[in-house]
Amino acid sequence: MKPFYIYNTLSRSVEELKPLNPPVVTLYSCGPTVYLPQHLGNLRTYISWDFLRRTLELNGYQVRHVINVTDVGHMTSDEDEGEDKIEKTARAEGKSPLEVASFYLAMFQRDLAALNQEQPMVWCRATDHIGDMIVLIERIVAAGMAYVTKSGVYFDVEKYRGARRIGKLSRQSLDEQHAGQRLEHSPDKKSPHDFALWVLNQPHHLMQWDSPWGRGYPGWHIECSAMSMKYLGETLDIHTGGMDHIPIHHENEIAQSESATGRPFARYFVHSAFLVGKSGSKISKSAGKFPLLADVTAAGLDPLAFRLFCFGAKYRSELALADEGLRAAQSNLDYLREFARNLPAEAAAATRDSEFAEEYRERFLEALNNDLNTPQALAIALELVAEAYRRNDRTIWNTLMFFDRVLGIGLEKTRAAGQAAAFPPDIQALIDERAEARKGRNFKRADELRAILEARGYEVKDGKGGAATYLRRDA
RNA sequence: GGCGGCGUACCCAAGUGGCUAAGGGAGAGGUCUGCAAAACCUCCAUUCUCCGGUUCGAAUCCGGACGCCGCCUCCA
Repeated sequence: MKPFYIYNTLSRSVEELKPLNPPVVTLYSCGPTVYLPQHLGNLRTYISWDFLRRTLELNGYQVRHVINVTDVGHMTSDEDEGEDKIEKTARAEGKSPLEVASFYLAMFQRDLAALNQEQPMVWCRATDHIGDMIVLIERIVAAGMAYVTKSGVYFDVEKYRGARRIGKLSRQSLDEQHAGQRLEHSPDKKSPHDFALWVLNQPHHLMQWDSPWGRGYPGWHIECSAMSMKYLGETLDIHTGGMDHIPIHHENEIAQSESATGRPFARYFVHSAFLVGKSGSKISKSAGKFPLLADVTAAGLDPLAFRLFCFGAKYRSELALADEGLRAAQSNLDYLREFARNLPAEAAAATRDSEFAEEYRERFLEALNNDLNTPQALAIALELVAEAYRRNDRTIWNTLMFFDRVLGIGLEKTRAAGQAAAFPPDIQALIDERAEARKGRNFKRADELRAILEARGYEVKDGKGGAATYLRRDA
């Protein structure tokens, strides 16, 4: 097995991955809050984790991937008070919080499917794991790292600071954080840094559960600790999330998890950079208007063009969303598909590729194993195809299939669709008429028919001696 | 106030001490073609925001300036 290197926020350096129990790798991805559609920035993050997972699988690892969904607990204002964002949407749309969450979760999952994301082993929702969270909070309380007040159960950051280190990830000392400077915090908290494990006495909150401390609901961070440990064990290999989770969410997850178990929580923390707008500013839900996958398809682009667009930049670099960039990705997609469609049967059936392809295969894997350098990997894939055209030797299909295990653009499907070219009768009639016209050198009519076919979503390509191919665009 | 990141051609984007600064898109020219498309070939940054420094050698390291952005409240 070749070494796989990944940037670990814990050490701030690229490290070789050494899973706890190889060949299994446990991977937990911090999921989104489902009260609005997930924008392209959110989707980029999950596609990055899909690249990570597929690369690990390409290396022979068995990945146990869990993605959670936050369907309770986010405040609009203070960390402990105020209205839950899901509840806010629920009130606005006249639905129950669970209906809102289910609706946007389904939309999120549809988007990921359209982007050819592999299904995680487990999708877990916070509201299905309240019991697990309560058990974990009890362990933290028993460890003496939390205290109970009338407004909730809080994690005692000061006490934890004495025992271990906080600021492992953000490299910020507590004094530097100025927590509570911009917002009021609960007077019950011993320190503004303390965060809620369980919130009590918020009668207006719609989602409430019974607990040993009274009726209430869980704090935000506890769900990830509880669910990741439940499905992946007390120490997981890789924990992923957006950059924005480094200073608060993941810091707190580590603190509460390690307080409960006394063991390291995650061996590798991997964080992704943002998709940004044209001014370089972050695309975020709270900013009001934000681009969706539906906008990409409405612009006539394939969802997989967005996937390739993301593949074209490193997960740790900000990526600027630009129309020209998306169109470039669509061109790459068309280029690869075109090759797959027109692949001669004998080239597809070959069990061994031509020798020159071998070097590309190695370079591709090497690029990915170097902290997921997807843009380099993409360049290598495109170069291989160009090289095949140049040599007029297309026996590279096995290598392309190898690439597609991470690229995830479904080239096999494209090729199969190219083989089975059965057209609807009306389309076939137009094709036949066009063949006749060309045969009779009636090019004016032939061009008209080409325009009609193209308008119906077919691609028309003429070859020598009256040959022509017709393809559905979306195949 | 603190912490962090970024600035590579018209656009997106690799490269982080040493072969000619990846790759794609756009653009220009060409081959092929009834035309168009696709594909292929050629061209397209003596230079990496700017100014100093270290070094035999820097886009890459150090210092400074300018510009853009993120986080410290929920956010991928």
